Amino acid sequence: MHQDPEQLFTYIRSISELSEESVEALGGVISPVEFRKGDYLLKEGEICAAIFFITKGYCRSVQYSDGSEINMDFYFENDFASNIRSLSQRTASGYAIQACEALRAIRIDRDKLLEAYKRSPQIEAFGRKLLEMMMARQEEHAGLFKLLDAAERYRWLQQHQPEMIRREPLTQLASYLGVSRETLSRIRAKK
Amino acid sequence: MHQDPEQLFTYIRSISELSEESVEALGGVISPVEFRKGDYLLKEGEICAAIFFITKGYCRSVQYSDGSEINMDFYFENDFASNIRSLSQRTASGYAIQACEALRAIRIDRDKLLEAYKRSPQIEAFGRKLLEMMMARQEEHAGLFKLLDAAERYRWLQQHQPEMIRREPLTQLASYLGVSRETLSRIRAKK
DNA sequence: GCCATTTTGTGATCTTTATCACAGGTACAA
DNA sequence: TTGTACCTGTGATAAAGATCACAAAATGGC
Repeated sequence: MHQDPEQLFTYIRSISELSEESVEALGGVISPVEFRKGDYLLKEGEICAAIFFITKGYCRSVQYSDGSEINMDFYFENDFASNIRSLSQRTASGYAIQACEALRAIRIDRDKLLEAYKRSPQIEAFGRKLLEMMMARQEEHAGLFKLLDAAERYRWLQQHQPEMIRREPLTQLASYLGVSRETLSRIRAKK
Repeated sequence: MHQDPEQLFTYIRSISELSEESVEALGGVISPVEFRKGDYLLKEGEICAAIFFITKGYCRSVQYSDGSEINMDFYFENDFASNIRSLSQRTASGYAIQACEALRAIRIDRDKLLEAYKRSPQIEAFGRKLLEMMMARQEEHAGLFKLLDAAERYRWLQQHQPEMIRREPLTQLASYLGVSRETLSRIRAKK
């Protein structure tokens, strides 16, 4: 028996109520999945049909723009990765989600989740909570570029996402912070 | 009788199901409100307790950062304005929401909405849909600064939010686009 | 360990954008 | 109409960051 679903249930219990019946109902919605480094959880242009709860390893959302690739976000253990826009509006995704290392995750199927909402108010509440959390994360993020310069953004990351700095090579971080790798290297050099 | 609530119901019907009972239930959740130019729908540091559906006029979310103010977003007729992060986590808002002109809106009370969720699955579905829409809006937005330079962001705005360019003075737009007003003026000048 | 490959550091130069300064414009009130 | 306040345009200069080029360091197979 796979232990990863239990990690998801534990996590959900930490943010909302979850009875045994709801766990039962969620069982039909989720499935453990594995990816190798470089594999895609979601490809650019696909319609996103699931939310992934990362249990081991990490991945990135990445957008390809005239030749070069730009990292939009990173998702680590206990994060939820998805393209909510594509998921809810059933439109093609503008970016891909790709494993940066060997990755284990719990796949939460969109259609089955919508079904489960009808059967369990607790699952419904979790779904809303999930959206709120993803929204909050992005709302926090959104302001960074307008408010801070390159060095300040890096310092913000040090304080708020040290995990990212520890695990991600400089070149990838630079693309995430919206600066060239040379500039980030120089920011790091001084103090 | 105030006609603005009907504008909200019409809007909700355009994105999800809404029975007469649900309209009834929503009645207890919402209230029409008015603001004068410059009034605050939400002040910096307050805990956000409502979502505002704009029926007439427009407002902005604005963050104050060492002396100067920076426009985070603008909300026009049929937009929903709120700080979801503050609303759901009951934390102090990092920004204010302020009327740019005389404003009419429907105030959707957070606590009453949470109550209504329990009574009506349709309202619950609307709540989720609402979050999804706000999320999608922000997800689209978030990439702009990483992907585009100043001139490209302005052109993006021309295509996707012409309303904003028509109604908002250059100085305000510049702060929204994350450039100085001089730079935006020069972008406008050429072509 | 050793080589090939990838990643990071650093200087020189170029581009974009900010900042400063000031001049026209526009709106609105007395 | 005549201010007064605010908004916009434009030049000059400064600063931040990109780009190019290459060297040093780290990493991963074998």
